[in-house]
Amino acid sequence: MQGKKATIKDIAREAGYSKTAVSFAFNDPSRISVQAKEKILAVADRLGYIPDPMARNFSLHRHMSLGFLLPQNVESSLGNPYIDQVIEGIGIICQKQGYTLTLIPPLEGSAVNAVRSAMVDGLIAMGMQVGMDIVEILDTRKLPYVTIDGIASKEMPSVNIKDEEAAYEIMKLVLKYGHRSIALVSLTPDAFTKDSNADTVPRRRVKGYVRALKEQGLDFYDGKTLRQFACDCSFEDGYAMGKDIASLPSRPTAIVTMSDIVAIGCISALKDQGIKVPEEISVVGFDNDSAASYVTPPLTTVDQPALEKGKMAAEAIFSLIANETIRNPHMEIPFSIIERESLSRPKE
Amino acid sequence: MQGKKATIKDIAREAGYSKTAVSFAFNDPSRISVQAKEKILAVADRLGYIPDPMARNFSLHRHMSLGFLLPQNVESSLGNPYIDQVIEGIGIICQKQGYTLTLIPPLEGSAVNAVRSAMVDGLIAMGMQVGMDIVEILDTRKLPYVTIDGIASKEMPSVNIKDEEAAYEIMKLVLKYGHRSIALVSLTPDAFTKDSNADTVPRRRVKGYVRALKEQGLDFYDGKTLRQFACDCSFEDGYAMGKDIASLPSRPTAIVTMSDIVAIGCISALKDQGIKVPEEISVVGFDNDSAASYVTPPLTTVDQPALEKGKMAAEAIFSLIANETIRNPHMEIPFSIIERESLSRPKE
DNA sequence: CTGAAAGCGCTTACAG
DNA sequence: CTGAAAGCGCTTACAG
Repeated sequence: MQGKKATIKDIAREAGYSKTAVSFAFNDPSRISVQAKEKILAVADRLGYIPDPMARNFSLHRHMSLGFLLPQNVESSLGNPYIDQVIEGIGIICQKQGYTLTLIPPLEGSAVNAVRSAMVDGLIAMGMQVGMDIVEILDTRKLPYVTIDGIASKEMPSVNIKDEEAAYEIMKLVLKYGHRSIALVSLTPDAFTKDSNADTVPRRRVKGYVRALKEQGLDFYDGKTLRQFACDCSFEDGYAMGKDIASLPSRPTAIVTMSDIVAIGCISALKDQGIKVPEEISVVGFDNDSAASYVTPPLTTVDQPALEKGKMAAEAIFSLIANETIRNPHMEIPFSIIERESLSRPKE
Repeated sequence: MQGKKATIKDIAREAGYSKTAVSFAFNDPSRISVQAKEKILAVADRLGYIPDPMARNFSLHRHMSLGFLLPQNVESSLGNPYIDQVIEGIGIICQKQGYTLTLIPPLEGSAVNAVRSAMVDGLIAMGMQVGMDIVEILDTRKLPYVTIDGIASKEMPSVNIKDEEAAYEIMKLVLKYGHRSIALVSLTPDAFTKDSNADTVPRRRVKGYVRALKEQGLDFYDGKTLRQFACDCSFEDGYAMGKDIASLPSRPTAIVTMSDIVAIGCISALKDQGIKVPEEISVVGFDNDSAASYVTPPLTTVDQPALEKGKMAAEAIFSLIANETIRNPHMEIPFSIIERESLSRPKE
C-alpha cells in the first residue's frame, strides 16, 4: 500500500505476462486467453492497480475534458448567474459524453497562457472573435472551439441571440410605457477583449437601444433622455450603480440594465433609499435568471436561454471533435421579452 | 499551417540543435548559448510551436488541475447556489495557483469510474467519508483529498460547520416565536452515499432540530408538531414542496428548510396559493445565499460561509500537494443565525 | 555549452 | 494466443 503506485510493468512482471497482455486484459480481453485475463486481473486487484489516466490519454491523443475559458477572474465569472447557467449547459453535455469540464481562469490576467497549457480537447469561450491571440493559440494547437456571445465568422462557430434586436425590443417597451429619461447601465468588457472597437455584446445592445430611441425621434444626446453608465456584472456593482443613479440630478424614470443581477442590485439600492420600484422608478433587466421571477417586484426582462447556449456550444464542440461537419456553425437562439412588474408608467 | 502540429523534434531538426536544447530554450535558457536560444525560438515561432501540455505534464508528473466531484448530476449540482459558491471558492484558490478546476460529473451515475480516470492532482468532494469506494480509489491513486460537509476522521481532512448546532439554534428560534406545528423539509442524499445510515449533513441537522424540540418538552412523534419531508435542492423542488405543504390537513405554521433555494421555492408556491409569508406561515432557510437577502420577504436563515469552505478545502489540497503537513486537518468554520423577515409569530 | 539516451506509463501494429 | 518493440512528446540526469 505504501511506496510507488503500481504500473502496468509491475502487473506484467507479477503475473508472468507481457505489458501488452495486461493492457489487453483491461481494454480488449477477447485478444488474450481467459486464463491470462483472470490471472492478470487477479494480480492487478491484489496490487491495487489503476491505469494512469494521463498516460492513457496521452497515448490515445485525447483528454476527455472540455475547456471553458472564464471571461473574467473567477470571482466575477462564477458570481454571475448567467455564466453559471452557461456552464451548467456545457456541463450537461459533458456529463452525457463522459467528459469532465475544465474551468480555465485567465492565468494571472493572461488568457493566452491559460489556453496554451490547458489539457482539453476543445474550448468554449465567451466573446471570442477571429484575430484574438487566444484564437491563434487554438488554431496552432489544432483545438476545436466555439464562441458564445462572440463574433461569428467563417472560422468562428458561434452561439448567439439577436442582441441588437432584443435590446431594441425592450427599449421600445420602455418607451411605450412613456419613459423619456432613461439610465442605461452597460457592462464592462471581458478580460481578453483588447480591441476597444470590438463588436461586443454590450455594444450590439447599445445599438438596439439607440435605434428604438431614434425611431421615436428622440434626442439621446441631450444628456437627459439617455444617460449611459457601466458596471461589472454582479449584485454588488448593481447596488452601487443603483445608489449613484438614485442621487442623480433630475433622476431618470427608468433604468435599463444588461443583466438581471445588476437590475436586482439596483432595485435593492433603490429600496434602501426609500425609492419605490416601479412606482417611482422602473427597472428592466436582461437574461431572465431564475431570480428574476421571485424577486420583488418580479423583473421585466429579456429571456435568453443561457442553459441552451451552453448546451449548443458543447454539442458543436463534440461534433468538431468527432470530425463531423457542423451543420450550421452559426447558431442563433430565439429570445423573448418577459413582462412582469418592474416596469410601469412613470409617475405624474 | 496545415498537417500535423509541430513538436520539439521538428524544431530541433529545423534549428539544427538537439531536443534537449529546444527544451532548455523554453524552460531554462541559461543552460544554452544565447545564439542557440535565439535560433531555436525563431524557428519555434516560425513553425508555430506550442509545447504539448499533456506531454509536458506527463513528463513532470503533474496535472495542474484540481478536481471537484459533483455530488449529483450536473443539473442538480450546478443549479444549487450553495454548490456554485463552494465551486467559486475553490476556483479562487486555483486561479491564484495557476491551476484549472476540473468539474467531474459522476460518470453515468458512477462516481468511482469518474474518479479513476480524472486527470487531477487532488480532489475535493462533498459528503465523503472513509470507507467509500471513491476514497479507496483516491488512496490507491495516491491523490490528496479533502471533503466538505463530509465525515472527518484521521484519514479524512474536512471542512465543516457545526451542522447539528446550527440546526438546533434555528429551530430554537422558530420555537421561541411560538411555533408548535412545523414542517421540516430535509434534503435527499448525494449520488455516491450508499450507506443508508451514513452520518450525512441532513441527518446531523435533523438531530439538532429534534434536540431543540426535546428541550422544549415537545412530543415530535404526534404527527403534528413535526412532520418531515424531503426534496432535492432546487427552486422547482422547493416550489412543489411548498404546494404540497399548503394543502396539508391542519397546515403547519412554519416550514423549516435546509436550503434557501428550497425555502424560496416554498415561499413562491405559498404566494401563488394566496398564502401570506410570514403572516400565515413562516419559512426559514439555510445557507444565506445572496438571494436570501433580496427575496421578499427576506429570509431568516443560517449563514454558512460556502465560499470560505471552498477556499479552505482548496488551500488544504494545495498544502497536501506540496507535501506540507496540514496544520489542522479538521477545519470548522463558524456559522451564524440571520434574522430577517420570513419568520414571525404564528397567526391568532 | 551540447546532445545521446533513458524515462514517464500507457497503446498498438506487427511478427511469431 | 502472445510478446518485443516502437511510439505518444516531453524532461533531465549524465557524459563529453
